[in-house]
Amino acid sequence: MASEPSAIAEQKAEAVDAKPLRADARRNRDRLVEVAVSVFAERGIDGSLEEIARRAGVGIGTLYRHFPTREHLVEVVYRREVEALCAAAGELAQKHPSDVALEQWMQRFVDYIATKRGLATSLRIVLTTNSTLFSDTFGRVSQALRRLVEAAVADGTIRGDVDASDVLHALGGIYSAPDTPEWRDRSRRLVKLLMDGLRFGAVKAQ
Amino acid sequence: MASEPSAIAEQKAEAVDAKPLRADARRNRDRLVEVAVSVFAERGIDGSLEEIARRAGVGIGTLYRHFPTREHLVEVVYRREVEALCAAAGELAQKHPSDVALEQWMQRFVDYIATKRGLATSLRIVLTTNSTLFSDTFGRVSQALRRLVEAAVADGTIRGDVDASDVLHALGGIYSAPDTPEWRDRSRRLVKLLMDGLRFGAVKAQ
DNA sequence: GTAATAAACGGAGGCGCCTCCGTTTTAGTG
DNA sequence: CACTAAAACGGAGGCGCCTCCGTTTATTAC
Repeated sequence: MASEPSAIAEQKAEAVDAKPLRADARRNRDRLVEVAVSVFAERGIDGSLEEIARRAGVGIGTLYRHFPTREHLVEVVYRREVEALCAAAGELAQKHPSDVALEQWMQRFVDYIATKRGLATSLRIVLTTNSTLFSDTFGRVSQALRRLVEAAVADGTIRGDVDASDVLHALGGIYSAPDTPEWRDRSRRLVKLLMDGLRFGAVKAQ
Repeated sequence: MASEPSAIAEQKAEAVDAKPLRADARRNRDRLVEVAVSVFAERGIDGSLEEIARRAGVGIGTLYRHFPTREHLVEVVYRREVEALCAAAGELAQKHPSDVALEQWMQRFVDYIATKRGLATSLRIVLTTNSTLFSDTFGRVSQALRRLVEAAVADGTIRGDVDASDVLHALGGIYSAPDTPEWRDRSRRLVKLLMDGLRFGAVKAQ
């Protein structure tokens, strides 16, 4: 899901600081990341690296050459997913009216966080160890949100007296809420509620 | 080092919530903790559990029965060390004039932090995962410090217009300072400086 | 095409983690 | 003491981590 836009971004990012990989190396690397996404999704962030190598059809040595530590691999996977989430903002904005785009993106945000819930502890380690990663992520996500909010404000589908950071604040509650079984449903409701509030008093009558 | 006072405290703490261990079990458990202290000190918090078991002269199974996860063992070791640090406050207070006791305790605090420096990341994980541990520690350490400060203020060996939380604040800088090679020396100097400031303007002339 | 060489591959091997379960020890009871 | 049940022991075994190095492959030069 959603691999093309991030692939482009990755290419760009790598071109900056590294020599081009040999064809086979590039192929294997991509393969590994792809497989890692599913393995981490299935088994959590502690999923076996040997399984990842096996499923990708490469030796464990190859995995370690590309990603010297588990954290390296986790970081790449994580960045790729954040990238996909942000890219989705652009796509949604093209296909839907701007208020709908905003709402759908927030629901997607909830889904995204949901998959990260179980991994909370391990992810927190990676995120605190690597503070660049944290701030990059935060920056990208809030930029994506800002565009959606501003577009919706601009064409009057949501009220004008809020800005992106208000909305981010509201979403922040979702992130820090306790990890209960009902979390996901509650969060979905919360997003709807938030949207109702945002639509209420919009310039354009619905 | 400094095992008796904490042993007493441990006994008390355990009596509260657990049945007494069989003699051999108690012996092995104590042994394991003792060895774990040195192994963690030598090899860091990632030191091999099998080595700990080996050095303690027990099977790996025994270690795991007593401490189901590495974190359990780390927690016990950590609590014991904090306990020792706090107990030292009482001992120093008996053997030295109260300002000297305070100074020496702070130097010891620096030594203690120094051994934790390398373990920062792993320890942070344990401390954020287990917030009770964090607040317990904080509480105990600040209580120990409070007693020393209050005694020194009371008998006029340090000035009267400061309290324990001021001093703790000053020490806080030590804790959060970056982990450079000169860290330890700088911290020692900082403690001396702090003491000079505290002695300056004390009621009793030195 | 072929040769040369730098790059990449992959898996064996050594070590640590953790579980499981047959064996041993302890603490009660008569 | 002797016996017994409960508790504790310990290490074999299965799995994952990671390194190291002999083998294979892509690329470059001719």
